[in-house]
Amino acid sequence: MANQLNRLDQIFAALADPTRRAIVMRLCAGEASVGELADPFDMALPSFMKHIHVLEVSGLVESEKSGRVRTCRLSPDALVGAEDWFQQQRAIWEARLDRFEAYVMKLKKERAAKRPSRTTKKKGSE
Amino acid sequence: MANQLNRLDQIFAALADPTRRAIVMRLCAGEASVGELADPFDMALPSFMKHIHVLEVSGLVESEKSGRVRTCRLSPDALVGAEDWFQQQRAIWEARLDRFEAYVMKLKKERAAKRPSRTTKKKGSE
DNA sequence: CAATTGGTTAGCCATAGAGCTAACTATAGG
DNA sequence: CCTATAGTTAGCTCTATGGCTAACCAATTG
Repeated sequence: MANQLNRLDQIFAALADPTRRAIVMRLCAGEASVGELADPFDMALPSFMKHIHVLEVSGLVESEKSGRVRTCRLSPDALVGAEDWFQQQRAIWEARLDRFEAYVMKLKKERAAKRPSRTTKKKGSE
Repeated sequence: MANQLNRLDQIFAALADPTRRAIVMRLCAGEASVGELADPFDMALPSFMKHIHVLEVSGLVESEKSGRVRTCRLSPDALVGAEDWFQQQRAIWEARLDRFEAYVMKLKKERAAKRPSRTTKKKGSE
């Protein structure tokens, strides 16, 4: 219950760990078995498997077992989902910058029009 | 010592929490005081301040205090840095897809050239 | 079939994370 | 000067996370 966190939570949490980021980077270059993935890391296998599991739960990675080897691959949808979040924020941010710039422009024009000889009206916000 | 984690670790960890993501989203729309930021959240102030602190340490947010009010603003560099990570991964991923596509093309051509009348050689990897 | 290889399960431990209350500091306003 | 406002510090809980070992399948391979 109440444990159904947002998918973004899990994606970002997954990517917050350098080991897991390295795994994702590795998988960007193509699928690999658990053993191959684990090899570069100085870590006991069960610990490593936990990372794989976190990545799977987050939706970043999927895997399937054939014989006794489990092959992992990247599931790019989740990555793209997270990337989208950034782009949305950037869009909002840039819109704000535009508005701000427009505001500054307006101020400049007003300043050019009225000579600053009398008490200027107090500015509202921002 | 050894506690000098990668900046990406901290950025992703910061963004893994819905409260903090909401703060970042709010700040995309313009700077705000701690009180204003905290208002929508049903959380004690000290708890909330911890989130602000995490965001500051990650470099996503910066703040300054004037009088008794602390004003927070987004520091977009960190956001962009994280976004870059995604774009790099996507670039690698897409390069791989291209290579894979090229490989498939090559296979097709070879298949078209040699007639499959005799035992086809076993494929190596990928 | 026996031994190896490749993963998996179970369970332990230490630390970090997210929340709380209570008490404190420091400005702003009356 | 007194009080209310806006943060801040200190210190406590509880859970989640990241690591380990030991023991355990289940496919290969000799």
